[in-house]
Amino acid sequence: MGKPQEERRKEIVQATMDLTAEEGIKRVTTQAIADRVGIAQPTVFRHFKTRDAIFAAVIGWIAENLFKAISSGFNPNEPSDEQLRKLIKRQLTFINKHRAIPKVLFSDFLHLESPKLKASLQEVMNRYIKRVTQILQQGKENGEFRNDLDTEKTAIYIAALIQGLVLRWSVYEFNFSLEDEADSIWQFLLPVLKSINSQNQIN
Amino acid sequence: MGKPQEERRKEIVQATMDLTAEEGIKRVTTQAIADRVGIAQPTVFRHFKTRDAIFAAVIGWIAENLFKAISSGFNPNEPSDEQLRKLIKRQLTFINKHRAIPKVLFSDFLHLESPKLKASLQEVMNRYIKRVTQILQQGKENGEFRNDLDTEKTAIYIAALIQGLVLRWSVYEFNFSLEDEADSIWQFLLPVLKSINSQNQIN
DNA sequence: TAAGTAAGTGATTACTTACTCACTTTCGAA
DNA sequence: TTCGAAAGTGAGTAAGTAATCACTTACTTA
Repeated sequence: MGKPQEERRKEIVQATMDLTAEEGIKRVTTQAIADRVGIAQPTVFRHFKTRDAIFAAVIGWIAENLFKAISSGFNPNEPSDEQLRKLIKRQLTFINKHRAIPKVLFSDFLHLESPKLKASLQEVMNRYIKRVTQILQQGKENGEFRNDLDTEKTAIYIAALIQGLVLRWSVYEFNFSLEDEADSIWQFLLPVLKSINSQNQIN
Repeated sequence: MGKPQEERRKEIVQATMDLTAEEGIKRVTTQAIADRVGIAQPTVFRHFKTRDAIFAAVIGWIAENLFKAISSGFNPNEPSDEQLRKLIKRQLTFINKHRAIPKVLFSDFLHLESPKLKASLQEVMNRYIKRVTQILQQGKENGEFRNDLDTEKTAIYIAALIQGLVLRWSVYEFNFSLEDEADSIWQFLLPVLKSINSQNQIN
């Protein structure tokens, strides 16, 4: 007999991610997955009911490991700005290692194909925003950040900035290191978080 | 006989955009397009050699009209910050009206399927960045913006922020008005562009 | 008004691909 | 050692879909 359920499932998920990174979702057929794992195509369906279920597992994997990555080495006693800087750095480092992420994120597949997947993506985003908002809030209370900071809006824009950069990374064939952008992003964000003069509005 | 070439092509492009907005790219079959236009499926191929060619035309339409939108009412004598503010506002207003844009932008279709389309997307992005960089440069020389502003990086991040927000808009089923975000984005960006104290770096 | 041409079509093809099924192999526990 | 169940498979099905083709219709113009 072959390998036990759990092991095979992981292999299939991993193979799917690898193929997605290389080829883009559309070309990841169940046949291709089977070939990569080294099993027959129908065997894939012993472990996942449908093709969509495989991608649901992929998204699950990404979500789980993304949060693991951005939470690793979290120290609540550190200054908020350091917490946030590290979070961004870790997130970019993680995504930089997994090109499947933008391919999955930017796929028409997710963008209507299956409402369940969409819902779970929304959940991941919500959770991320909440996390960043917390840090911002804490920093605001600390006095580290501007006291007129709109924490949630800011969190949303930080997330958007990163996601947009990931899109760019993908569109430009991964021709720059995401990880290396962390510092410049941080420089970009500093005035948003810390500037003292509450701003020459509109004018 | 039917309608003349040009008119039909426009109808097909329009129908494709409408369907894409409603259904996502994958479900936009040549049959669906034909039905929407009110012609037979093979007739579509009288006007476009392949299905990809239709989407190429869609991207062309988007690019053309996006630049028309962001350039409309451009006045070189206006202050740079006003120019940039209006550009962002107009861009968001335009995208807000065309839900097909995120569906096309965030499609695995583009993300490997056809290198030509990818190249043309890169070109649109380059052109956009160049435009924003110019405005930032001008504002920097004017003394309106920080004199230590990295204009190109900033332009890239502004573009990323907007694209990321468009992704969010799409993932959340268009449940907020993009256009209404323009002002808060501008508030978010102001400290980046104008802050005087050249920043409490890293610390 | 006749001819040439562009637009339009029904029928079909060629192909891809998720998924099923009946059957076999292998493992682990009793 | 036996036996039940889980993992595995070859062969096939069903459904969808881009693209082709031979043919028709109708508009334009000489």
